[in-house]
Amino acid sequence: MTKLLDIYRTLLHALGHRGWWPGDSPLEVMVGAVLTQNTNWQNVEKAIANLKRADMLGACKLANAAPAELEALIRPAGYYRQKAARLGRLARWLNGRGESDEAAIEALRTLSSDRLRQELLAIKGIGPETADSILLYALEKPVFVVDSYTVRILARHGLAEAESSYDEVQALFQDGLPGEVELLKDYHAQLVEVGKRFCRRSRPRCAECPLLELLGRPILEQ
DNA sequence: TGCCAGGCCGGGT
DNA sequence: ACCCGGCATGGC
Repeated sequence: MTKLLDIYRTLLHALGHRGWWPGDSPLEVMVGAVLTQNTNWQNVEKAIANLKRADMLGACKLANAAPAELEALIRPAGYYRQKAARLGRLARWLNGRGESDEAAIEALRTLSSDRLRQELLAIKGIGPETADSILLYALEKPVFVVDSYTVRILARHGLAEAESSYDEVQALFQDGLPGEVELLKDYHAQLVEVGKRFCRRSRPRCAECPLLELLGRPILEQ
């Protein structure tokens, strides 16, 4: 079968390393993973900047924050009421696992991917993509992160059904790639970049897509 | 101006 | 088991 690695090599050559995930700490990555749900990263950056300025980017602070205060800080990221509650639940899950946030993260890293994923998915407001983003980018676990761009890119090239489930697409990549964290991190980042630049829902600029030569002209109308 | 963004949940069939 | 509306801000 093709070519998951060929696709990656093509993207890497065309776009260079993406350097994902942006963020100064694993906790910031986790927070960003929630804030970016169906939301432009640019808006997320504003919210994270607000949290930093207010010195609220800590598990204990987030866990005990007054909802209205948290909501005001993350407002630019949209869905701010839901996301404030989600951050609170995530922070409470993290809290008490170590003497510091760093220690808590280290404690989590010793647990298995399966167990962590199960626990994350049990938190209301954390679904498969958010959980896997946390596993891969905050906890360095070798899982593949699927997002809407991933499915759209595959579907437009006939490599998956547009209706494929998250788990199906994830299995496709995890079965076809070596489980190297750095590869999995950059691969997802590459797909997001391609999605943003060349595979939008409408008016795709697919003529400039670096995958055109390898995969052929995309099937639009989906 | 409208469409879209690095989803997820809950209620209704 | 699906399908769908709701959630919200800011940029192009």
